[in-house]
Amino acid sequence: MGKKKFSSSVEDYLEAIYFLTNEETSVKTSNIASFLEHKPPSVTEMLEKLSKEGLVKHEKYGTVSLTPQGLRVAEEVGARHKTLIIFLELLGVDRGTAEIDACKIEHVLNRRTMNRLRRFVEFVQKAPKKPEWLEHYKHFVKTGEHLECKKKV
Amino acid sequence: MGKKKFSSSVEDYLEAIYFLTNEETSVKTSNIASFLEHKPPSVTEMLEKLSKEGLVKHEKYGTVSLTPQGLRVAEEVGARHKTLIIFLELLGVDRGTAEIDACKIEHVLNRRTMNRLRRFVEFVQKAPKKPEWLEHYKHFVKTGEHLECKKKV
DNA sequence: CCCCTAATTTAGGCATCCCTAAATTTATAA
DNA sequence: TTATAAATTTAGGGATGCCTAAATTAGGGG
Repeated sequence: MGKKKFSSSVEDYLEAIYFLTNEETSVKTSNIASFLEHKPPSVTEMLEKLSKEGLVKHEKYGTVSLTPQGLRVAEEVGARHKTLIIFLELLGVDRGTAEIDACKIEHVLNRRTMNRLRRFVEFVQKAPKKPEWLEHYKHFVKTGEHLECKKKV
Repeated sequence: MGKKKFSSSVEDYLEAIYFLTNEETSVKTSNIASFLEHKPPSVTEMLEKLSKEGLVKHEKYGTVSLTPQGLRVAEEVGARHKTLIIFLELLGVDRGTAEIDACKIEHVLNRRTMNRLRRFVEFVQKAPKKPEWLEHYKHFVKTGEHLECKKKV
């Protein structure tokens, strides 16, 4: 019942295969290797492990695909990733840095924490009008000043 | 000039020693082991490594202390930790979960990202009056509703 | 002072996950 | 069709960081 816990590395591989499936006509060892910036033998090794765990289908010298299980995990990780990216960008982190950091923390954050972040993103996105305080925050980041101080300094 | 990059594990040990220094009269292998929930031999091993790197002073069968270098690192990690705790709690993550997650991500977040989080915390803490939107956010977390919708639904 | 216990260290192992070099298989092109 | 190039896998290793079991050391009680 409880979801199985996978290593960061396993989640990275599944996420990569998921991504590549929607990009390339076929997913092969070499694609994954260059996407993850690993060497092909490392990929082969991991694919064997993922196969044994039933997360991936892979026949020797052939192509790679996700099993329904693997797909489920990949989609979940991908969703966490997306949420984190948006969240960090809301806070003013640039796209590149957000990408890097999202990749690192998407594997380790507690589900409850992820839920709060998701909520925060929704809170901003679903606001009836663009929230003022976000502008104030960005101003504060730049200047260290609070805008709503309309009195003296 | 550029700060050396330490592993999560190294940072954890330094942080633990720093914490224990301010709690216990003397810091020993066993303290660190129970604090980090590791076994003593693992601690001994790591202490030797930290000694070689000049981050810790440790004589066999004796007590442990941070070198100035080690102290610098520990304080920096501790500061990140504190920021993260406050940040996560602002978002409505409970203390316990915040602790767990802070420990995981304090080692990996980019400095630029940490700066934004720090700014965010300051933005809330230094606000002239307690920000309304934070209340709205908490309400939104509970109910999924935006409070400022004073019109129809 | 000596023994005994508790703390610490040493010795040896294991899991994860990455690598290089070499062997093998597949695919291409003449 | 066959030689050659490219991709993949196999074989063997290394770093990190944790573990258990056994040896060693330190410190307290008799």
